[in-house]
Amino acid sequence: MKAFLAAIGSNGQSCADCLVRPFSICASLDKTEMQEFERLSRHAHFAPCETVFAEEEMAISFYNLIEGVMRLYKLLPDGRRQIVGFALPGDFLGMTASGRNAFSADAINAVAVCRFSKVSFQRFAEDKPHLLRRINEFAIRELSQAREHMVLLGRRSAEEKVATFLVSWRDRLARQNGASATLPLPMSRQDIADYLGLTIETVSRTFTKLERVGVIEIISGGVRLLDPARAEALAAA
Amino acid sequence: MKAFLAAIGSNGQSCADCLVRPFSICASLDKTEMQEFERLSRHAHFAPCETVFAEEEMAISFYNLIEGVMRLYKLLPDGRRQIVGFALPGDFLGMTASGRNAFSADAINAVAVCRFSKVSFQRFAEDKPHLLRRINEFAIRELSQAREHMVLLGRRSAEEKVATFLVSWRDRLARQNGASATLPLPMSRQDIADYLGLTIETVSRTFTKLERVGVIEIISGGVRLLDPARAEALAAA
DNA sequence: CGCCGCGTTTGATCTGCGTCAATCGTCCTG
DNA sequence: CAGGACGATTGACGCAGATCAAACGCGGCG
Repeated sequence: MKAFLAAIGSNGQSCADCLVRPFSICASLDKTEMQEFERLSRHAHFAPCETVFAEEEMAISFYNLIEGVMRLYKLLPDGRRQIVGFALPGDFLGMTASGRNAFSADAINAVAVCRFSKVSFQRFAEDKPHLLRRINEFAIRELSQAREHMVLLGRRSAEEKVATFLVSWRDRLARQNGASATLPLPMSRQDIADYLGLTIETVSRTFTKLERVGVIEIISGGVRLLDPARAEALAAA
Repeated sequence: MKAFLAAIGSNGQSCADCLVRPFSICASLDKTEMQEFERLSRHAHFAPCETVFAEEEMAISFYNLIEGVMRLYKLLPDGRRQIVGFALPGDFLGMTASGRNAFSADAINAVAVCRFSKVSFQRFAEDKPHLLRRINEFAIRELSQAREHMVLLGRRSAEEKVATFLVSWRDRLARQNGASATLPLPMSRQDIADYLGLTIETVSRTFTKLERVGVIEIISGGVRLLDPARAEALAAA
């Protein structure tokens, strides 16, 4: 299962053999642009639970996630946490309106990123409308996900939340690895709870319930989707 | 109060005397671009509760809201509604990742918009990186609002939700009209409930409670913020 | 191998908010 | 001015999910 997730992404030294390129903003660059772009980037690695950047700190870099999974979250002053998304290989991080990060990001498992200084990135992107448009597309896609998630947080029951999470997580993984009934869940139950606006106990109980009715099987490090149709039905209604 | 809200925006015929221009994407255009741009746009008006566009229908236009307030929402198949935002004059609508609208939008009060066909808009924007960047900024600002709202929906109590809503609604209006303790609330209690992930009864009770403790006074068509500091405290914690 | 630590599961109980229902207030209209 | 329509408020009650607490299971390590 670990090997399965690790297979997404690339440890290749150069952009030329980067496995996530077709999913990343880099797909909009031609060969010579790519070579120039490559010189602006530095690879960085993060161990599980290490923080890549924190909310409110000055955002001086952009990141392309190339390997691993990250949690993106905001904290309330009293410690309540809302995870606003999980980042997968190909995702582009670091866009802000204010110059400061709008959320914190840390590694869930071993993570590798391409990091770019914002100033050099912006100089590079300045006269490349195709790159700007691609970045814009990414922002709009994230917006649409964010709004979908608002519906989930505001209007769905615990069971619907969990089912929706499993189905859309499967779909996201499928886009990179192809479909599979076996879903790795590298994040903890607490992470899932904070993503869905629930408590860890409710998430755990709901998993158990879904298992009891034969929709999923809980396995080490993830779940197996035994009855995807049922899961989708629970997610939709 | 109605006159107050109506004062935002402009019925001017031409972009030259458009009051919302500094708040809109148009602020990035110079005079000659503005003139060319003007020829692409058509004004349109909508009565209260009229639908401007609906989720899932093909999105063939962009809109600049120039007057009035709109509710932006998504529906679940069974009719549950989540309002994902309220649009104010200056807001730019119609960006989609898929070609179909990600949400529905209708007028809350009398609304005026500038409408652009996407094809002509895109042709116009093609070689104008400053406009693309401005649009990108708008998308990123909305993303940041969306994430803030996720925290509210997932992790805040009813009282915190209502207080946060009042404070941030005040701040948004203040950006255009200057600060005021008197808050027009053109949307219904049901709209507020669907925005905050609550029921209409809970919203009503919470308003009453906030009035009883002297934080607000409920007036026709809105509220008066008697104790902004208390309200902010309730919103933050 | 046995002990420990930590994430997860399960159980018992509580409560904030939803649900259902009645009443109120304001505006509109005949 | 009476009657009705509609949105907002208030009250009584129930429940989904939170809280509190205990037990489980598995991997790491002495």
